[in-house]
Amino acid sequence: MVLYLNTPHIMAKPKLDRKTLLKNSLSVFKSRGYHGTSVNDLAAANGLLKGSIYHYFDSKKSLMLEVLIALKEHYVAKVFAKSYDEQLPPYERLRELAVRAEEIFTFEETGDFFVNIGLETMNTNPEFLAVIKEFFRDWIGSLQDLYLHVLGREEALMQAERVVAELEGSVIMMKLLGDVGYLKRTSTRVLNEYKELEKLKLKP
Amino acid sequence: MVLYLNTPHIMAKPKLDRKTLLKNSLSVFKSRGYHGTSVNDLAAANGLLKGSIYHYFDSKKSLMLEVLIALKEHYVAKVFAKSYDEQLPPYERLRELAVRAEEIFTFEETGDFFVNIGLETMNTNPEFLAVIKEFFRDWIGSLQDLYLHVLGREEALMQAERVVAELEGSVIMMKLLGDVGYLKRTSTRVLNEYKELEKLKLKP
DNA sequence: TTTTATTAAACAAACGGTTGGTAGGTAATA
DNA sequence: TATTACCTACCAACCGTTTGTTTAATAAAA
Repeated sequence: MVLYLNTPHIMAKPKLDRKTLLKNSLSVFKSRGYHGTSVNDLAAANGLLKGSIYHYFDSKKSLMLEVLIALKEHYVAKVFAKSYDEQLPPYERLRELAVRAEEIFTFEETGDFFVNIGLETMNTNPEFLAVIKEFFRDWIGSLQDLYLHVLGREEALMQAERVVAELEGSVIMMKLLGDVGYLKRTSTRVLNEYKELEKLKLKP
Repeated sequence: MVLYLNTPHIMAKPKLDRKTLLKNSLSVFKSRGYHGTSVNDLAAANGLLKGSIYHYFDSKKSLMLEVLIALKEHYVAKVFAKSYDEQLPPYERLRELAVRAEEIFTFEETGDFFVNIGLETMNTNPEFLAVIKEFFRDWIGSLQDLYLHVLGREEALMQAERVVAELEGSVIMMKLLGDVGYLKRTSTRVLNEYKELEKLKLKP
């Protein structure tokens, strides 16, 4: 026999939709990392008790995997897609991408999530790395597409890789040193360099 | 009766000196992160049992702190010091710094340790952040000193910050994507840019 | 009635940390 | 030289807690 004393909210509440479940879990993983987050933390962030998490997910591991996949897909659809928007000239697409990147990194604090989790778990949970790699490959790919307007294939790839590395480096320094200037400077520099490449292309 | 207060010369010979103790612990923290490492792991890496660790350190936390401090001091003394070596011309100092950085990042895999641990623990263990910040401030400071030969004070600082951010970004991308090209390209670019700045300084 | 959502409770394993005790050494003294 | 006092290094065993996970019960919704 089980007694439910002092438990007024035992009734089955309307189902929590997966999206908010993942969103709440993401914010915990963001601030505590993977190993630093307990299933208890995840449940609490969703107003549940530990056991209830297993109604929705097989394991902590699979929950994290789903968070990573959802987040990556969100970026592909909502951010990286801008690169292929034929309505805008290439430079404007890059500018919009840069604006979104700044928002993401400074407010959502989510841009370094992939780096963070990747570094923390690459030796202990290599299954996360595949999604993380896809995220960066997609990001680099979308940038390469923009640089193809002003550079050859190989150079465009290298430039795209360089920009992603610089942005990530800036964000990390920004977070660790508490200096907000890094990212702004990097993104304006990237934009200026693109303008220069456009000029060079017109008058070689 | 004889008192043995500060008389380290009569100590029984330790099987493990603190240096190797810290070194072995570092390699565990490097591959498993902070939260992912247990005191058991640390003991095992030193051929000890868990309890024995507490003969040397107060806690897992203080062990990590000592690892961070020792590593930072090693860099200050053995790497960053190159910046101030008046025997060499500035460009050569930067080149030596770059060579060392490449070794550190690719072989010792230790250059991203500060980033790694910083990101993982900044919300849960803010006491580590102070040492990590010092590491980067020292690194940036040593680079700024080199850039002061070709740039003004403010610009030299910004350039130094940028180079560190770029290197860290490159290393992280290198690790996550398994591409070894990133770092090499970044360091040669940094060196070339320095050469350009030197030319600009001579003929303005 | 069946299904779904949630819970409390229990689980073994692992966690960080503590303790008592032993082995083996040094150094002063007898 | 032998004895004694004292020290370090280390381990085994244990502490209380927390981990991720499972299960049986329960209540609301369909």
